[in-house]
Amino acid sequence: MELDDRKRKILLAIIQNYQETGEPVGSRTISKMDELNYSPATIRNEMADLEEMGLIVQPHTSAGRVPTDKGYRLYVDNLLSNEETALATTASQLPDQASHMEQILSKRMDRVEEMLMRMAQVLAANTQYTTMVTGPHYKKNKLKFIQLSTIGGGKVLAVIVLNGNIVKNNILDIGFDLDQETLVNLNFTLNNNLNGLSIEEINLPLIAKVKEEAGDYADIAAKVLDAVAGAFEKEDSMPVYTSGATNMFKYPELADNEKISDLINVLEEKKELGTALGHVEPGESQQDIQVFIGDEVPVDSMKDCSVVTATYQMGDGVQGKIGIIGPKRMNYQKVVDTLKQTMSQLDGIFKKPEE
Amino acid sequence: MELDDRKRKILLAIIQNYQETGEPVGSRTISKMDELNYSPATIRNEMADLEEMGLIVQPHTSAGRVPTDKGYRLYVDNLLSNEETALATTASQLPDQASHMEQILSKRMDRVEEMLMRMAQVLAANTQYTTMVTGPHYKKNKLKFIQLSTIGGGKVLAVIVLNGNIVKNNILDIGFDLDQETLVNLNFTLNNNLNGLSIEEINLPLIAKVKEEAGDYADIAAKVLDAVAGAFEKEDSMPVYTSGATNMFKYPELADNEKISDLINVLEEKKELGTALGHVEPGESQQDIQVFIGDEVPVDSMKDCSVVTATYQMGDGVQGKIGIIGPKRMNYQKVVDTLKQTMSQLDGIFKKPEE
DNA sequence: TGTTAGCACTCCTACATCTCGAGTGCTAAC
DNA sequence: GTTAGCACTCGAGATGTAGGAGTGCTAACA
Repeated sequence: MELDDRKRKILLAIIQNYQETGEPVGSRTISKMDELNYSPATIRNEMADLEEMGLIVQPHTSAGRVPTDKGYRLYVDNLLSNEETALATTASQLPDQASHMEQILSKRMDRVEEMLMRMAQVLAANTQYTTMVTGPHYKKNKLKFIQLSTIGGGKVLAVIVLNGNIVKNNILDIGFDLDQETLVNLNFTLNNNLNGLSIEEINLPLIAKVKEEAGDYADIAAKVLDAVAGAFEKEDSMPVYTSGATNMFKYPELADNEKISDLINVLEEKKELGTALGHVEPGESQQDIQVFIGDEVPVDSMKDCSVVTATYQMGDGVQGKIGIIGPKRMNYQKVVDTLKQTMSQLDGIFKKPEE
Repeated sequence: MELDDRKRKILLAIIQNYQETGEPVGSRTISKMDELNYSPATIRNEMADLEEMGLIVQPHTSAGRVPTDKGYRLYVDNLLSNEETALATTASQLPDQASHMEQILSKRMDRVEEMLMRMAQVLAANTQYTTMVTGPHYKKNKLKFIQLSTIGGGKVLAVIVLNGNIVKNNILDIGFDLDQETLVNLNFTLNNNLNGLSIEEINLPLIAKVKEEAGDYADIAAKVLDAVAGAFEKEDSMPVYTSGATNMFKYPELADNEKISDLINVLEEKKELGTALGHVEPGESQQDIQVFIGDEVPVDSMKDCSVVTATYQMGDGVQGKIGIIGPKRMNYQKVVDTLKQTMSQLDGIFKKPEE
């Protein structure tokens, strides 16, 4: 069977109406719309066809119709393919939100984490869905710089800076206070040997060499190297920020106690979220927006949800993901537009002053 | 009316039974217990008295009895006053949990935050309630040490260390790369003037002096001072870690959609939690355990809950709070014991190697 | 005087029954 | 191809009923 123009319009009408009400939509409702001025009977015939095609279903006999995953997929694919319309609506529909986001982002807080957290919050407030933002994540990061300082009490502060100006602190307990000269020497030795290297390049021979050069302070060098390894490792396990978890409660189809408990659990754990949704595909570029509908979502407890993700980039190859999690009947149009807008704003901010 | 021994026993029995079942407990249930081998009628008489005293209520006629806030308060006060019994039961009741916590804590992770997060998780898992841990918090903290390093790209890394080895990083964009000598001079000037001072002590005359000594680099010094102010401020707004939010769903009296949504919202926001529960009273010492029951909880959405908090101390006056949030019928005995245990373990860990 | 058995009473819960309305599919007419 | 009409289905909500748990009260008992 072919999906002619009228059927497509009816499908769209069903999707939009269901989006707003959350109730199955019947033939009468559609027949009352201006663009589809046919009798309910006619609509019913078309709806029977759409059901046969697997695009809509009725939850039970004598109920209205609800879009299936397949129906949403068709709608979303269509949505993503003609961008012009999308962007046109954006400008007129979301001006206040846009400016609000602009404000948040333009502050350019020194701490990226904080900015991402705020971004998650603003997105959640704007869309009324749940949001997830993974921290910036380096593929094959390199050591930029090490700085040791003594801070008294037999302790040394090791500041480790990775490319992209990711800074990690470590306090090492060495049992005695180093004098300035030794400190300078150690700093030199470490930086001279290690700067610019990735974790794989710091191998056993190199470690031996560093230790040898450190002389009496070989064990301190060893501790620093441990800290370096820890810094890389920590950077590998990217943080995940979430916001708007309670927005889930707004959608009755998700607000079932057991379901929502599982959902919030996943949000709280964050790990699974990060690995399942935060993974950036090799070929993926910015502005690439991915939509997962229902069963397509790679997280078990979200099989009743849809997730829209976008990849952001911060120059230097640092990148992360933003995800918006909502009911399957989410406003894909708005979510996609909002994400696109956010991406381009982020882009503007990161690109300009960063390089 | 006087609360004689038998009445006290009956109240205790009601509290314990209600704790386990969550259902109002009737006279027959109590009469079947070994220690209270009276007929249901007798128990009923006593229960009527207890109700008159405001210690228990029946949700509706012909229902069993449920403890009131006042009843719990009596029980809890009694619980906290005779500690010996409490500690005796601890040892026998919670051996596995104790050792698990011991493991977590004894690892002594370098990053305190991470340890606190883990602690929240373990406590939530052990108690089956929701937990909240505020990050360590300084009253009147002092600047210990500043370290500037150039990291290329016209940027400077300013590492600011506060007492208690709290480390804050700031990347300052100064537009050009400093040479080593200037860097050393700047570091000297800053540390020489500022170390050991609290935020209030860094006043305008001092700032002027620092800027003057910095000479051509006065604006860099100004940026560093801003960063220092930021570090103190950030330290003032303590972080809050939560865990086990979904444990709430286990208790039907809380699992109502609207209530639980509000609850989770507060947990997500964290700010209110921190200010309301995380505030440490001046005279408060470690091992001080506070119990808030129902309306006593200073957070609106938790009026159906009870919260037990404990203050931990990390030497040097750094301190924070641990809170356990559960239904009013929570197992106070277990929660208080677990907290006491955790406190003393934390104590052992922080005290020994820290000073 | 304290304890207990007995009994009438209350009220919640669960279950079955019923009605109503929304929506359908089908058929026949336009 | 479209529409009106009609019988049918099903869920949601209202109503009614039975059962059970628990109570308070009274009177009898030790």
